[in-house]
Amino acid sequence: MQFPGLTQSLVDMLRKKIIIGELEPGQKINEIELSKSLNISRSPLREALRTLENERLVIYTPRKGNSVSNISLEDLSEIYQLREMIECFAIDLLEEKSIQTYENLNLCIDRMTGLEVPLQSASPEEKLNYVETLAEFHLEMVKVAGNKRLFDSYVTIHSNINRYVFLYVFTQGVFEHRVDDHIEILKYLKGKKYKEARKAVKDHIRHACEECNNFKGLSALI
Amino acid sequence: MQFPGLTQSLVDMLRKKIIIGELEPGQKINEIELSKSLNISRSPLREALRTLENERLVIYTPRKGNSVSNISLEDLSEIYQLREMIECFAIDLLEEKSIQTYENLNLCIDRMTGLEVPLQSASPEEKLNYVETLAEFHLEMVKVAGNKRLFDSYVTIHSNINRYVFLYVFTQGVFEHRVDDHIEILKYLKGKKYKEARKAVKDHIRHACEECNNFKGLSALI
DNA sequence: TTCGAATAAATTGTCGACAATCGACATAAT
DNA sequence: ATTATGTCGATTGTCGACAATTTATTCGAA
Repeated sequence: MQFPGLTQSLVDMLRKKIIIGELEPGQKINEIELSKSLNISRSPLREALRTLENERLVIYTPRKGNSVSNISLEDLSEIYQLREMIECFAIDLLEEKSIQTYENLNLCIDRMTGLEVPLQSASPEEKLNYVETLAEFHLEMVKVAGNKRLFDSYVTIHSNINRYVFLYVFTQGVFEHRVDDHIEILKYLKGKKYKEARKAVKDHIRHACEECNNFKGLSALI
Repeated sequence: MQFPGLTQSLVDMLRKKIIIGELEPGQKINEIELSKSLNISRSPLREALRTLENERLVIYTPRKGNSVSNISLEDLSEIYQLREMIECFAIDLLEEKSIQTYENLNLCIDRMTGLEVPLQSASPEEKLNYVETLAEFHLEMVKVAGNKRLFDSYVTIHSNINRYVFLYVFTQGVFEHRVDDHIEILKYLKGKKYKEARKAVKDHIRHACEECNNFKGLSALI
């Protein structure tokens, strides 16, 4: 293993493993064991864990070690609350700035439209790609809003959202696409109908949240 | 140095040094030099830097190293935007939950009331304590709101706010207390006049932001 | 048998050393 | 004079080892 940024690639790798559940919620992370299995030393691993800790994907207790964070309906609810707030505020900023360039959002919708729900037999990478493509539009919208700190906050909860959606989609089996929601939101943004855009975003997110809340299997999975 | 959590205490120590400007904006952080001056090795230092990086107090570039993040009026503006949003949303949550227990907020106001602007000759610790006590009320309000993710986001920008305020207070010389603002906000919260509370918070934050924006000396300090 | 203390094993915390990489300066070719 | 190349010193990246601490196990006494 000798390529630029071992620590950073470890962060990406472990984040993926946590989102797809290869590292399970609550699972203890043994530094020696994990570093040996990856043929690396503990130093870059420990640094990567500090980053994941700040993303709340890993819980660290001094002298006890690291473990994959648990997931709960309460946490999911708080995340969706925050998400709704951030995205609505992003639209406030778009309104202030009267931004016109929504090309990236168009691309996101294009990618989303051509997307098929992966088979149950699909690889974890394909499944993860599916979930990430679904979320891309929202991430991009907050980015275009231009407040870097706001974007930071969104990125922090983004991995967690994907983690829940991944779990939901691939245990429940289905997840309503609602591509039209995004098309509608973008239409409102382009037409400078920001109030309607905010409402559409709220409805969209609340729908997603409700769907996840119906996820009775969750408690059985923790 | 042998006490629980060297890395964590390093984070606290370095955060303070950055806020009070002992580590200056833009300054390069030499790992060897710094670790030697603290009589520790580079491992815990590097882990601490990862955490500070996620707080945006430190900028890290692979193979180039770490440096103290710069400060700018643009960044300050984004931070205050986000702060206003978070605190207003916190009040939304307080309204939903109809929370009654505002004892900690009372204590914050008590501490704030008894506070005197430290002399220019005061120690950095005293000065930092002053700035932190000013901000305590707001931090506590978001905490009481109960959404842990929201609180996370606020904590992340909290250090940065303190950094700017510290710089402002102790280069400009004065900073309007506005203790009454906080008393008013708390009064509205207790009286369940949430709409008025939100307005008071907005006014308070915008006032603080405007004051900082008048900070012509900032550009000379970077 | 069960509880608790002593001991052993496993795990995290810290360290110093070496390897890989970058930047600056000097030197050489155009 | 300017650009390209090579070398050296300094800094970051990674590693393996040891110290400190926690957790598991053993053994003995009630």
